[in-house]
Amino acid sequence: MANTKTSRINAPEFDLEKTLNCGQVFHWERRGDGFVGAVGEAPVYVEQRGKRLQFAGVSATTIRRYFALDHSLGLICASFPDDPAMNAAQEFCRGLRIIRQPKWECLATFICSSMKQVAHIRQMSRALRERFGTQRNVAGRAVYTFPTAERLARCSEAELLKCGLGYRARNLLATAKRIISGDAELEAWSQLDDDALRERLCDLPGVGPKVANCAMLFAYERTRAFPIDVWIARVLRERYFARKRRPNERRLREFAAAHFGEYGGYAQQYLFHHARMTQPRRRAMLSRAADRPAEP
DNA sequence: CTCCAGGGATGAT
DNA sequence: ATCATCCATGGA
Repeated sequence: MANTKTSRINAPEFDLEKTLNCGQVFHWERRGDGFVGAVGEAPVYVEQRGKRLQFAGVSATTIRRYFALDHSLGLICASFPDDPAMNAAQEFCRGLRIIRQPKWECLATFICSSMKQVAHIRQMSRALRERFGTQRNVAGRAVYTFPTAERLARCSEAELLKCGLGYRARNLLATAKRIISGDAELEAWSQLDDDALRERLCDLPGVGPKVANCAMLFAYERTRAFPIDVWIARVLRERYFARKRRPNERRLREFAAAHFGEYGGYAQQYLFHHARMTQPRRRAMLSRAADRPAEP
């Protein structure tokens, strides 16, 4: 009967549901009033009760670290630019924290994220965990850890394809092999500065600027890292550029770095989550294609 | 059915 | 250097 002991800690300025469902981590699942998932190798049940967190499976220290309860959201939000889009997102995302994820599982998950909706990334993550991870139990529920690079490197591409990875299977496998060869030392790279770290990450198969920035933000505590996906690109173009400007990718990157600053990663995640959660429905948006210039 | 998704690698301008 | 195309899969 391991992992049944329940503990409680204070967690002010924290929103567990937004933190777990904002698209930074993909494996936590609702169980009753809380969520079950894994923090590294440990199975965890966690539930928010007002300003307190009730949990089982790991120590309070681990919970505080994983959920970044030491981050000062007051300081972070005070650093945001004062503009309508940012203010709305900040209000909507109150209590959302950028968590500290294990490096390999974060990088591997975002290698799988390319051209995939959040719902499907969750599905791929679950498939990889259930097939190749280790089953553990907490609060009467089975939880699967994310498979190590060693384990995935032993998989065939066909096995990964069965997890629904598509063309991402080859990249994930190749990166896993780079890691077990000792050629890519994810932990040691913590010592590098932002630019050097990004360069190393982008050298891995299936990792470009966007995925590298996600790993940097969600696993390396690089709060300046500003991942630009289709949602954020849309928000930036619609809310920060004049209609006809059509900034290219480089222009967007430069603007984001200059405008959002030290905690740009937090700003980005707030803008991302707010945009996704307030998007009316798919139909309303598609009609926007009507304002395309008319053919002669 | 069609459209698109937390992009990246590759080859053509 | 920038731009276009293809990649595999499934949710909406």
